[in-house]
Amino acid sequence: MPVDPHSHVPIYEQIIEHIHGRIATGVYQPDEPLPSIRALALELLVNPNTVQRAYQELERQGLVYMRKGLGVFVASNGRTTARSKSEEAVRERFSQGIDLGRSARLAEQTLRSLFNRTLRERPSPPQGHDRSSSDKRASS
Amino acid sequence: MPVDPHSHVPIYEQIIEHIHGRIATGVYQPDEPLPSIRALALELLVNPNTVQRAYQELERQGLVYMRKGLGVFVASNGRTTARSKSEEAVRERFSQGIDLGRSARLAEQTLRSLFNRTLRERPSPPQGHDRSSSDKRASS
DNA sequence: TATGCTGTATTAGGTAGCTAGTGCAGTCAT
DNA sequence: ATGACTGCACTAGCTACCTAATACAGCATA
Repeated sequence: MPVDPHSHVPIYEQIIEHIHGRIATGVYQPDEPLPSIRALALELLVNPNTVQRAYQELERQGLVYMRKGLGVFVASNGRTTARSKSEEAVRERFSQGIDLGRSARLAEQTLRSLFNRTLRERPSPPQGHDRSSSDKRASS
Repeated sequence: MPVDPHSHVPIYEQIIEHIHGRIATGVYQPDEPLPSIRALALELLVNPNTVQRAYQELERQGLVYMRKGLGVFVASNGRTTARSKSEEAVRERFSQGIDLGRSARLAEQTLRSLFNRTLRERPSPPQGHDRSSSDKRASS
């Protein structure tokens, strides 16, 4: 898992995003154990508390659950809620963009055009199928 | 001009957004003087440096120009560049949203649908015509 | 029951960013 | 030239936030 300690976005948020994506796309399956706090901390060369903070936020969002002495696991409906959270986040960005456009009195047409152009410039990559094409465990 | 000192978004950014909007929508006309740093600072009950920081950023963006001893004025092509900056900002948000959707493997169709729904929920308000319908000077 | 794993809690250090205080410098009118 | 306005520059304090250090508590297995 790639983490940039010099990024302006905090490490714990980078971890959240990464795990969130893995759950949303089915790389991590329900009730499957995630890397332990210490293990991941060791891999990323950060303090365990930083990893814990990420996991706690993911637990608060209902994507994982933590059991003392046992580990961290993907919630049974983790994938569903992860996708739902993603949609929510997407809509939030779209809303911000639209509001910005509104306050500059950009026409409806202009907004649609800007969106379509942006969408066109960011083609979706060729899709593998779930985790079968990915690594089997927390490797990278 | 409304400014919330308790907001998580910095005061100087709130000022930037506000002025930016006024220029983009033509409320402030080219070469028209903006409120002086001290005057605006007095009105908003903040330190002059905070206002200055906002104005400096606006100058860097090419929306205004500052003349020592004279004041701050709207750049001649201010409205154009303001609208262009707005479009850029809008596209930035759209990009973020799209990227988020991509990383969750949301379908193209889903993205479009989310956008359209969001657009529908945020109707553009009935439009007045430029500044004639607004206040004539920096009043609020 | 002892060892080694797991998550949890509390505290403290460090840093980046925002805001404020104060003084300098240019322009114009009287 | 003096006063009153303008923008500019430097410094310092403060606050919020992230990260780290360290110690505590539960679970499983030999």
